[in-house]
Parts: sequence; C-alpha cells; structure tokens
Amino acid sequence: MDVADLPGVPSWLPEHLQSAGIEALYPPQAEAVEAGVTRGENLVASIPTASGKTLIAQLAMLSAITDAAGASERERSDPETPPADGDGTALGGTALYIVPLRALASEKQAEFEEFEQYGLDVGVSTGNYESDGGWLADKDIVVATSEKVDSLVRNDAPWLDDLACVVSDEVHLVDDAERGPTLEVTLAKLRRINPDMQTVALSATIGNADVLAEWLDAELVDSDWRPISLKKGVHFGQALHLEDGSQSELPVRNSEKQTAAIVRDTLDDDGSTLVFVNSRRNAEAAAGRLASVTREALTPAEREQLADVAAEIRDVSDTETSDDLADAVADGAAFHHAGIASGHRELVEDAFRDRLLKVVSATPTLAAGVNTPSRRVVVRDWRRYDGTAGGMQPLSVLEVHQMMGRAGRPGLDPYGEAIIPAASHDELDELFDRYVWADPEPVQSKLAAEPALRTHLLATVASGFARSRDGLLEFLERTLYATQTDESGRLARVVDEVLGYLQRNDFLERDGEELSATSLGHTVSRLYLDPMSAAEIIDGLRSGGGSAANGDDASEEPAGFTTASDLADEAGGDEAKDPTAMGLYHLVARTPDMYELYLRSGDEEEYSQIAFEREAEFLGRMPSEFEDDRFEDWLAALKTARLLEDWASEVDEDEITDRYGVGPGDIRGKVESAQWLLGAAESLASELGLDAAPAIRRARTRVEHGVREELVDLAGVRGVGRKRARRLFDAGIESRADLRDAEKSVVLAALRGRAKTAENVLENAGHRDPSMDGIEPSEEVSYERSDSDGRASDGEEATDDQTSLGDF
DNA sequence: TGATAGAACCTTTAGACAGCATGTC
DNA sequence: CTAAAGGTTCTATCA
Repeated sequence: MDVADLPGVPSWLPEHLQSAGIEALYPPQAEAVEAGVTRGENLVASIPTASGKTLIAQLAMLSAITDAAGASERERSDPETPPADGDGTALGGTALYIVPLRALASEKQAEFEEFEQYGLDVGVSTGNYESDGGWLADKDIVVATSEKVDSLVRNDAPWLDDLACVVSDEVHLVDDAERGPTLEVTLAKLRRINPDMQTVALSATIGNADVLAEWLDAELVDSDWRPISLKKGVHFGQALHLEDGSQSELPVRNSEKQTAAIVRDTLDDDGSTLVFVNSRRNAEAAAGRLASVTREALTPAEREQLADVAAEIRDVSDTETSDDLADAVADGAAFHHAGIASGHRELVEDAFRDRLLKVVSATPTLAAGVNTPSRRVVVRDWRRYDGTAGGMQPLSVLEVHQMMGRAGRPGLDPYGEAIIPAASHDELDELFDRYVWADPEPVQSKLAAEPALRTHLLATVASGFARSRDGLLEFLERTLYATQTDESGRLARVVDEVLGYLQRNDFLERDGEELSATSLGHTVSRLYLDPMSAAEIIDGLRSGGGSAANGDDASEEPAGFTTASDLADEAGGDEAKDPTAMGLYHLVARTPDMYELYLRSGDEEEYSQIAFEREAEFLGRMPSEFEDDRFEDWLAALKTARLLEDWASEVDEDEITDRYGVGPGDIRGKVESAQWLLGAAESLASELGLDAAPAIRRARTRVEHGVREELVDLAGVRGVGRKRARRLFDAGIESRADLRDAEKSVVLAALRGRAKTAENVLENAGHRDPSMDGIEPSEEVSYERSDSDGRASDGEEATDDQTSLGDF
C-alpha cells in the first residue's frame, strides 16, 4: 500500500512520510490499515520487533486525535463516529502510548516529536520524570509507563476521560507475574472510562494473539514478516547450522571459546555481535575475554574514539566495575547489565549503535530495553538459575526470540543471524527443536494471584470502579483473565481472601453489600503502595523501636503498640523517642515494594551480629531466629538498610559496591526506592497523626543526597553533591546561607580550584556576584577530613564526583 | 627451586515500576 | 532434591 492512499490520516502525513523516505507500507502495516487502524478500529498487532510497529501506532494515534482530510471518508465508513465539529479543526482528545520501561518512554518521545512541527504536543510522564512546558492535559500524545498510567487513574487525572486512543506497547508483558496485572487492569479501566476509545495493542509474536484480540474486541494482525531477514541457527563443532538447512564453516581455534570464534568470524565480515549471558559476572568476564578478540580488529581512528568513551566511563563513577568496563571498551568490547550506572548504560548503547563497540555481552536488560540492533546475536546461555525452581531453567521461547530479534540492523545489514552455541550433537538437535523451530508460548494472565489483587482491588474500590464484591467481580470480567478462563471460582475465592485482608488492615470497610475505601485506604492507593507495605510501615511506626522477639504471637497481624520502655535506650532521646535513620531504612527495606539483596555466605552471621547490637533501633517485631525464612528475609532487609545508612553517611561509592557486592547502578536503585517509600511513610505518618514525620523526612533527605545530617542544607544546592558539600563544610561553609556570603577564595579552594564549577555553585546558591575572575584559591583550607563522629573515615580525596581528575 | 598448566573445589546467581512538591535566575 | 560458569586454591609437571 502506498502512503499516499492512507485513509483517515492527517493531510500532512503522507508527504511527511515520503520526505522521510517511506513510500510504501510494510505488509503488516498495510494489513493494519486494512483492518481499520486509521478508522478507529481496535487492533492487536503481533509482529516481530523492528517490523514497523511504531508506524502502526503513529497511524492510529494521529488519525484518532486529528481531523484529517479524510474525515468525510471516516464518517462514511464508520457511521457510529460522531461527526467532527467544524472542518479542518482538531477533533480533540489525547492519545496515550503505554510503555513498559522508563528508558523506552524517552525513546518514544523522541520518535513522536517529529510531529511537533505540525502543531502536535508530545509529553512524557514517568515516576522520575515529567516533561515540562505545560500540563499533560494540553498534550496531544502522552507517553507513560503502565504504572504511571495506573497511578494517574487512581488520582483521577481529568484528561484521562478524554482519550481518543491508547496504544499499549509490548502488551505480551501481561504475562509477567509482577507487572502484568497492572497493565491488564489499567487497560480495562481506561476502556471503561472511555467507551469509544480506540485500543491498539502491540505485541511480540506470541502463541495466542487471537485471545488478546478477543479480550480487546480488536482486529488481529498476526505476522512474522521482517524488513530484514533473520536467520536463526545453532553452532556446533566447526560449523554453523542455520534454519534454512544451510551449513557453513565457522572454525573454533584451539583454546578459543565458541563465542569468541563467532565474534571473530563476524568481525571478519566487519559486523558486530551481541552476546546474551545469564549473569552479571558472566557478562563482565565475557567482555574481558572478548576484548582480546576485538582489540585486533580496531582501526587507529576507532582506537582513539574508544579511548574517549573509556575516559567518559571512568568519569561516571570511580568504582571497580567502572574501571573494568572502561578497560574493555578501550579494546572495543563492553558489558551491559542492570548493575552498571545509567550513564554507563547509555555510553555503551550509543557506542554500540555507532558501530564503535564490536561486541557487547549483556544480561536480558538489553533485549527488553532500547533499540540496539546488531549484525549477529549469540544466545550463549539459554538456561538461567532460578531459586524457586531449584536450579537452572531453560529460558522461554519468547524470551530467546526477543533476544534473537535484535539481530539485523535495518538499512545497514543485509540480514541478521542469531546463533546459539551447542556443546554436543544432541544439544544441537535439542536447541533446534526447543528454540529455532519452536513457536513462542501463549501468554497467560497472572491476575488471579494474591499480591496482584491486593493492590488492584483496593485501587479499584478506592477510585470508584466498584462498590461491592459483585461490582468487583463484574469489573474483573473485563480483564484478560476472565477472557482466558471459564472457571470463575478461583478468582472469586482469591478476591474474598484479599478483601478480608484489606478490611482487617482498615483499608476497606463494608456496610452490608456496600464496599468502600477508608481514608487510609484512599491514601495508600494514591501513594501507589502495596497495601502490605503500608501495613508493615504503619505497624512499625506505631510500635516504635526495640520490640524484640516478644514471643510467638501466632496471629499474622501486627500486634501494634508494643511498649518498648523496658529496653535499653541507645537511640537517643528518652520519652517519645524518634526513630533512627537505621530503624526507618530497615522498615522500608523489608516491605514487598523493595527488592531484597542477596545474602552471601558469611552474611548471615555478620548481620545477625548487627541485629543484636542495634536491636533497640528496629521498628516493629523482630522475627526470632527459629522462624527461618522470615528471619532470613529480615536480615536481607538489614543488609539493604545498612547499605542505605552507609550511603547516607558519605561512605564512598566503591567502598559500598565492594562491601555489599552490588554495582553502582544498584545503589541508585535502592536509594530511589528508599526515597519513594520514605516519602510514602511520611504521608502515612501525618495521615495517622504519628509524630515520626519529621524524623522520616530527615532520613529521606539524607538518602536522597547521600549525606549526613549536617550537610543536608548544602547538598540541596544544585551542582553540589555529597562530595562537594563535604569539602565546603570542612572549609567552614556549613550552610546555603554561608555559601551566599562566603569568601570566594575559600569556596574556590574547597572546590579544588575549579573556577567554572565554583561560579556555578555560587550562582545556584544565590550569591550576588559569583564571578571568579581574578580569584585565587585560599591556601588556608586543608583537605584533611575532620571526622567528628563514628565511622566512615574513608578516603575522600581521590576524585570529584561531577568533574574529571585531569583539570586540577 | 620456581614457573605454569590443569585439576579440584568453592561461590554465586536477571530485571526495575511507583508519591509529592517545588525551585530558578 | 535438581546447574553451571567463573574464580580460587592446590597440585603435578617440567625446565
């Protein structure tokens, strides 16, 4: 189909597409148009990555929100659509594009911003970022994560009543046990609020796209067409066996690993390789080894550019991980996983897209995240450790196909190849059966599980979608779960159980048939907390510190109001003592909303010891050592809490990564979660009239900036992080006010003579004359740390956090 | 005696969404 | 109860 013949789209679109070099639609796109995407029809498109999903979404959104030249045609073909008011004016309504990851939100935003020249406004809304320049209600296209949309629904964002079109990207993730139900419920709610809204769902190729279409009353486009062909295959011995039956030689030299041989072979053809492995350590080790292969193939120019990237990587953070990454990058290889800093991730992704990096070894982050295609993909590890299953489990076909789908760069490669290395002849056959020939498994709703329903039932009642048990069950009829199952008994049973839980914890109340949220329930729902997290936090705040294992009170429910007066009080203040930062960090670390850190061998002993020493600080009941699982979880939370405490005590980043066996990216992740949960805890405290709120706020500000109490004020100045704040403080500048009328030479010295930085900081602090012209750093300032209390005598001298080493 | 390759043993294990408020010349 | 790779330490072998 030619783009000039598109029905129902804005008049400028065909020309716009042509100028971007798009003359004809890809076959699946044409199918989508024939199915009516541009005429407001619901659509499920189950097609491979990179086969033009974005354009389908754009066609749907643009035709839905603008009054196109083809409006009259639209009326003819779809008499149900109310006629547009006037001619040539926008129909109004917003299009919402739902993504599974924050990183994808910004990627999509960039893609949609090409329409801004036609007067369309694009906005982004995620938990950590909201596009500025106006209110979301004024946007024509909004990109958001599914959780953010859910949260917006809970908070009654008015513009959600005016949606013309919603596009759900990667909708096969409804299969995910943790996050799938959110997407499922949110789509159901949006469709109920906007009965005339167009729903478009984009999915990877899955086994049962027809069921999704049935659920969403949608037309179905189910295709495995790709713009560049993808050849899947298995490597064994000295040969590469492809799915088309061909075999080619791919020799493995002595003492060389299979993966290295494949990478070398790809390099001979001037291509790059993406290697998927099953653990972070494997990713890092593989990158180190493969660097010796890529090193040989670099041109001097590439070597130079890579050296620059390596330097930038070292600038991001000065941890061991950072060094290892930079070393590999200098040789043209890199690793990629969730433990590296986000700056690292971006640098690696960009350098790989620019074909500077010849190989990246990655965990599944890269398969799900932003677009990073490669000539060849190697799925080295097709089994992954799964504690709940007790051992290595094979990856799902869907997941392996998603990884394989990264092979082949549109417009750059003639084709893509995806290879799994086999260690034996039997394995070769098995891999062909299991992954090369196999179809992806069907997706299955995970809604009927307690954790999912806990949060969604409360939200559904709180935001008025249902007012009784029957109303809830009726609402749940709109979900995929109901479409997929005939027996309603299981769902009803879990619903009853969860309703009981929510009532016992005072989130919901029941008056005859009538079900309503308590004011606490409303708060919890709006805060986006798992009700179980809220219950834990409330219990902890109410019972205060030091309630050591007070017997086995058999009830699941918190005992509440434990008096702790008989315990030694090491935590400061006598009466009505404030919770300590450690107490609060531990409280939020043990909620289900915080991921647990893994306890390594030896950790159990170490943290039991700490638990004993600091017993008085912990809020709520400590499980006894005989409650095996619960005690272990409690200790894992203690490990997290201590990480947070270290961070908030200015312990160095590389010291923390070392001590807890985490990557720099993990620290950020934990800090972010803690910030969110402490914010929520503060709200709960005020809601319940507890006086812990100020202490919670202090603890939160400290993790936010990673500083001790005395630096909180300084670290609030933009451009001043934990390290600069400490240096300024040690130079006698102890607050924002001090900074405003500080002696400039002292500031300059404390910031290690960097005039540009100093000017910036002074300006941000509101200094009336920040100029550093002709100022010399004062010599009286010593860099010696004046450690007033406690630990953290860690070296602080090495580098500055925001600037590189070189310029001093 | 010292260097080195390889066996035997030990350790560890993917990912990542969310509140709220407010600044700033 | 289930695995496997990488890292570490110990041991055998050779110069």
